[in-house]
Amino acid sequence: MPRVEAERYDPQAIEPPIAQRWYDERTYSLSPRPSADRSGDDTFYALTMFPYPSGDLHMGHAEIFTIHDALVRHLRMTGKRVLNPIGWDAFGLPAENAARDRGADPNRWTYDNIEEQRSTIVRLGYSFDWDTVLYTCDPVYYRWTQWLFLELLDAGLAYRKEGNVNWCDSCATVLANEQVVDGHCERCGAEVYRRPLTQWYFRTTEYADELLNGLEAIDWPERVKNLQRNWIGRSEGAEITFRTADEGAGGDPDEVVVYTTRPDTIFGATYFVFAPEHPLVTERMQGDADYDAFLEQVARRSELERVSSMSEERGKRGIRLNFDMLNPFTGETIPAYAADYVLMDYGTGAIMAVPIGDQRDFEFARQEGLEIRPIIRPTTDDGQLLEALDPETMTEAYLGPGVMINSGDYDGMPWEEAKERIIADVEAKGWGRARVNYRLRDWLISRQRSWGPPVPIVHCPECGEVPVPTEDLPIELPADLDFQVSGSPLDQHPTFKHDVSCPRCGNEDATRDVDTLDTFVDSSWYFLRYLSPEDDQRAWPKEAADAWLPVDQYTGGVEHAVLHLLYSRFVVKAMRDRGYLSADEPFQRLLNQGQVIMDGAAMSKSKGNLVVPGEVYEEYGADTLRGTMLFASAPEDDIDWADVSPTGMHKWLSRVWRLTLEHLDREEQGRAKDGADVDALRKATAAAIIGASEDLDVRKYNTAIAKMMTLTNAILDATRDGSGGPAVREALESLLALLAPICPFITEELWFRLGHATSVHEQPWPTADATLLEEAEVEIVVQVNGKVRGRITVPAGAEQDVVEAAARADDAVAAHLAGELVKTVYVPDKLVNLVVKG
RNA sequence: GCGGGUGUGCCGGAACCGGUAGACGGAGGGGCCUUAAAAGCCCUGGGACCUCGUGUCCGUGUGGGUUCGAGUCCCACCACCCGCACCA
Repeated sequence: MPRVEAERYDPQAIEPPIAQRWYDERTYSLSPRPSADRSGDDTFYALTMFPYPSGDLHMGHAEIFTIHDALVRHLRMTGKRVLNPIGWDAFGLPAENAARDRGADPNRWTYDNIEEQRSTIVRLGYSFDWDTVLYTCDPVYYRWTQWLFLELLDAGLAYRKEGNVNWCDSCATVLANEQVVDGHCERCGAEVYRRPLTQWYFRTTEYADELLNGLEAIDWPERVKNLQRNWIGRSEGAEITFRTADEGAGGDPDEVVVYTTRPDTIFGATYFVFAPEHPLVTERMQGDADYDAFLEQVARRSELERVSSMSEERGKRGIRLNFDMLNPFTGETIPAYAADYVLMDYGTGAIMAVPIGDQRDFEFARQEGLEIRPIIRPTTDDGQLLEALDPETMTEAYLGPGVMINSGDYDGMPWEEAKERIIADVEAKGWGRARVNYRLRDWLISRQRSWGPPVPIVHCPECGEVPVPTEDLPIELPADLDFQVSGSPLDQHPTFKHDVSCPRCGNEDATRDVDTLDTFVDSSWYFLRYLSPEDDQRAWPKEAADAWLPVDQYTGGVEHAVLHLLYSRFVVKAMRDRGYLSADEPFQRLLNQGQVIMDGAAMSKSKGNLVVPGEVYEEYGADTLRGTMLFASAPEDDIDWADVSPTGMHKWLSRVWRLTLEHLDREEQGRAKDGADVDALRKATAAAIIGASEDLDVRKYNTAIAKMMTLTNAILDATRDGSGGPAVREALESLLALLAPICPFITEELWFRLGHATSVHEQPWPTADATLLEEAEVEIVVQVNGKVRGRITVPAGAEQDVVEAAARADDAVAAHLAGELVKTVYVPDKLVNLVVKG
C-alpha cells in the first residue's frame, strides 16, 4: 500500500513527541551562555514580553509567540546566534486575589499556572531557551529588584514624599499616573480618586528630556513614539515671579512663581489663580470656613469630574482669596483666587490668568465677572490685520496669531517676537527665567499589596528611612501571609514588620516598610537578568550587557506603550549613568503585534466568543495554528478569528505531507524520473526561495507563505502525471526549509523522512540561482493612450523599434491606432504605450 | 481641539521605485472520482452592457490635480479606529 494511503497527515501523532524532545534536550539553549560570550558579532537578542501567569495561554499569547518564534527560527537558519529567553512576570494582584477569595496559596497558584503555560508553549513549538527561565516572584530574582531600588535610592533617583496620589479602592492600593486611564484603574476599571499619602517614587522626570529625544534613535512604530511624546508632554515657556500686594508673615511681600507657555500675554493677566491646596493659600486662609468647605468639596470631587470640564454639575470651581497679587509688568493689583482647574502638581501650582488667551481662564472670568482685557489684535498667519477682539461679545478665548496691543513697549510686535522679548526682559529684571516643563510625573512605585517585592527600607525613629544593606537582601516575603485580613497582609503579619532593628543604629523600635514594589518595577529590568538568571553575585554582568544590549527585536502588545516601555527606558538610562551598562536604550526595534479578536470584538469568556489555543491545536495541530496566524495578515494587524479559517492552512499542510510521501514512494520504487515540466519546477523553486526569503527578511509572513503555496502548486503540477525525480526532491526540500520557521513540526518530521540525519532547523537558509528566473521571451503589455489593448511576446531585452513594430502588427492594438502616433513610451521587458492624437 | 493611523472583490489580504488591479487563501457555484459520504482533484470566481469577443465601458472611501500612464504622488474632503487633553 502506498504511504499516502497508509498514513494521513496527523499532527496529533507527530507534534507532541518532537515538542517533548526539544524541551527535554534543551535543543534551543544558547551555548556558550550569553554571560560568557563577549562578542557581539552575529548575535541577536530576540525578546518577547514575558507572560503574566493568570491562567493558560490565550490566543493573544499564541499570536505574539508565533510571530516571535518565526523570526527567531529564521534568524538561526541564516546563521545568527540568537538569545531567545522566556520567563514569567509572576508577581501581581490576581495571585493575591485568588488567595483572598479562594484561600489559595499565591505561590502555589502562580507556579501551577506557569506550569500550564509552559507546557502549552512547549506544545506549540516555541523555541525558547529553557536555561534562562526567570520568575519575578522568585527571591533569586527579586533580591535584585530590591537591589535596583537601593541603587536608584543611592543615586537620588528614588525618594519618598507625601502627595495627592491615585487610589483604587477595588485594588486597595495606590497607582502610578500611567495606570490611570480616563480616571479609571487600568487593571480593574474601578474609578480612581485622589488621597494624600506618603509614597515612594522613582525620579523619571530627571530623564524627561532624554526619554523624549531618545525616541529619535530607535526603530519603533510611530504610534508608540507619539504616545510617549504625548505622555512626556514637553512645553516651552517661562517662570515668572509674582508678589503679593500686601506683606506676608515675614514682613515682606510673599513671592509666588508661575509657569506659563504664553509670557507674551502677561499684560492680559487680570487675575491670579492658585491650586486649592497651594501652601501659601493654606497658610493665609487658615481658619476660613468657606475655604475649608471648598477644599473638602475639591477633595471629594473625583478625578473624572475634574476632567469633565464643561459639566454643569461640577459646581463652582473656585473661591476668592483674602489677598491680591501684583502683575509685575503692569504694576496693577489683581485679585487672587483658588480654583480646582489649577493643579498642584503641574508647573508651580499657580498661574497668571489671561482670560483673553486661555479658554479656562476665559470661562472662569465670565463666571466671576472678571476683566477680559484684549492684548492681542488677531491677524492672519501671514500678518494681515483682522478685526479687533471685543470682550463683550466673545464666546471663547482667542488662541490664534496676532500683534500685541495694550502691552506697553511691546505694542505692535507679532506675538512670537513679543514672547521672546518678554522672556529676555523677565530674565534681565530678575523676575524669572525661560523654562521647559513636562507633563510627565515621577513614577509612584510603592503598592499596598503583598504579592510583590517588599520595599527594602527600615523606618527608624532615630535615623528615619534606612536602606537595608545589600548583603541582607533579599527581604523575603513571609510564607505564612494571611490574605483574609482587611488591609495589607504584609502590614498585619505577626513578625514581618516589627522583627527588625535599625541597620544603622540598632534601634529596636524600627519597623520594616510594609509596601511592595509595583510589578512594573519587576519587569523594568528583566531583559537584563536574562543574561545570567542564576547569578548570585550581581544582577547582571556588565560585559554581557554591553555585548547583548540593546535588545535587537522586542515583540509585544501596544498596551504597554507608556507603562513598561517607558519605565524600562528610564531604568536603562539610570543604570547606564551608574556604570552598570553602556546602552542608551533597552529595545532598539519594537513590533506591536495585532490583537486576536472575534467578530469584531475582544474575546472573553463572558461574551462566549472565546477561542483558546488548546482547542485549535487539538483539532488541527500547532503548525496549522501558527500558519493560520501568520497567513491571516501582517503581524501588526488585528486578526479576526471569525474571518480566518484554519482549514485552508490544514489543507495546504496535508498537501505538502502527501506530496512528500508520494515522492518517497517513487524513489523507493525506482521510478523517480523528472517529467517534462522539470524546468518550470526548477524555476518555481528558485522563485519561491528568492521571494520568500525577501519577505521573511522584512517579516511579511503572509506573502512568504503565499509564495510557498505557489511552489507547492508547482510541485503538484510537475508530479501530476506520476513523474518526479531529483528536481522534485530539490523543490520539496527547499519548501520544507522555507516553511520550517513557520511550521516547525511537519517540516522536521518530513525532513527526517527524506533521509536527513540532522534537523531541518539546523540547515542553512536555502539560496537559489537568480539567473534561473531569467526568461528568453517576455510578454509585453501594449497600451494605447494608457489603456491595455493587447499583449505580445518578444525576446527578452528587445529594442524599442522591434517591440513597437510587433505591437502595431497586433490586430486588437491596430484597431485603436486610428489617430496620428505622437509618442511611444517603452519600459523594457514590461510595457509599451502608444500615444495617439484624436 | 491636538497628534497618529486605516479605507482595494462576498471575506482575509496581494500589488517593488508611478507601468497588466485583485497574487495566495477562505466562503460560494459547477464538475470528476465514489454505491454514497469524507478526502482528493479540476473549472469558475469585481460590476455592467452587448454584437457573446482575443469585445466595450466602469471599478482601489469622495472630489480635483500632476502624468503617456495613478491603488501608489500632490491638494481638499468624508468615514472609521487609536492616543492625548482643565497641562497653564
